[in-house]
Amino acid sequence: MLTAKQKKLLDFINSYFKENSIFPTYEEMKNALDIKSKSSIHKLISSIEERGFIERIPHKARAIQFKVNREKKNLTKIPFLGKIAAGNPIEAITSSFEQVSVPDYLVNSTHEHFTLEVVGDSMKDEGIFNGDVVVIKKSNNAVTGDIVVALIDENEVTLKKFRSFKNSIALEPANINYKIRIFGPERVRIQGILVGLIRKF
Amino acid sequence: MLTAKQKKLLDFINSYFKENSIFPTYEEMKNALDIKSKSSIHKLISSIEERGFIERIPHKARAIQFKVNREKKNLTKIPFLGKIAAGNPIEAITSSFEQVSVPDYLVNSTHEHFTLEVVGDSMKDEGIFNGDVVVIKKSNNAVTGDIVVALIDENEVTLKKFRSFKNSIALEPANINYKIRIFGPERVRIQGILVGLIRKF
DNA sequence: AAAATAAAGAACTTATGTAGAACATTTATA
DNA sequence: TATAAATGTTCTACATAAGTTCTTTATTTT
Repeated sequence: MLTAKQKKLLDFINSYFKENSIFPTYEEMKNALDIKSKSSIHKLISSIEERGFIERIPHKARAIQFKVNREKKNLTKIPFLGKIAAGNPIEAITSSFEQVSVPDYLVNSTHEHFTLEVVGDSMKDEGIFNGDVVVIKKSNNAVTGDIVVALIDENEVTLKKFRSFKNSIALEPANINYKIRIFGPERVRIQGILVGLIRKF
Repeated sequence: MLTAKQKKLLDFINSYFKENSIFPTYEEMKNALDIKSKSSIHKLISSIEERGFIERIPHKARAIQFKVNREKKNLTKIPFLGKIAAGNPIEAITSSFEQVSVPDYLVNSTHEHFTLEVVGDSMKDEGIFNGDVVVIKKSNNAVTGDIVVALIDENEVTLKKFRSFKNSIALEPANINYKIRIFGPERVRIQGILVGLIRKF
């Protein structure tokens, strides 16, 4: 995205700002990069601005600013639907007013998503721990290997690894202390597929 | 965004306000910055206002106000510093322009943060897997039990559980297949503490 | 070697900071 | 309420700092 020189200058601006809490003048940048002319800096700055990394107020001194919102938002708010615990039916997966921000690279604009807080350690060998927030993509079907939110007998919701057989569905925990459970297909309704996880330490 | 003088004045206003809970008069600012004329202060104040850092009520005494950015973002961008793998020194923890969005509830506005991609499974029993992105709060010290980014002998960076003894530091993996390593305090430099984790499935 | 690009240098324009005095407005108080 | 004191504003003037533009010179690329 940037040339070597541009990158070098941007790095300098960054470290200068970190140190001084103000932005450098062209003269200072010129000296820092060992360039002989302010006009060269001017050109570099212009191209960095053109590429959207900084903004300037023309003609003003030290009036550079890092650009924050480059096009994308990088953030999505999706509903938080509560806790998911083996044995507890979840409140119907519908609308909720509690929203959670998740980085947009965890979700997919073509699907609906929601989040749940994990209760219990039945998936710990997959690195899914009690208290983690999982990001779920809404879906009614899954393929073997997916980790899914499944509704069993219309009243129990659980997060498990999905395995599909001819006439049955297996929901596998990732913890030696829990048993694999096998159901007839009519007893299991897939609610969504795990696509992300957020943990706060 | 501000010039040196403007910054100096703004800093003074800030500290004055912290101490006195009211804003200074032009006369006080003039003396504080060792300037001879109120009109100079007036100009400085005007430019600071122009750049959006403060607001004034014209003609009123001490009627300065800090302008707040009221827009809540729920999201923070922090630098992504690359991969962290046992045995590989990380590129110096400095400026980087690769940024990652993380939900703001994972970070703390009073500290600097960065992210790393985890390589390897040495922390798998803590639910930290290969490929996970960890959010690290910059810090030079840790307490026993923290999961830290540690720099060993100035060249190897690793993510491990920190344990401090009288004359040594233990870095504990969370995986039976890896050994606890013990170092003299001078060999280990803490770079940050794990505060969050993001995983994409 | 020609063309394209980057850098340098000089000249120029605008911004910033300073000062002092006069003036206007607000606030305190006699 | 009238007046004084405090505070903020405007003006002029000047010096310096900073940013911009243009032309020339070097360097790199084709």
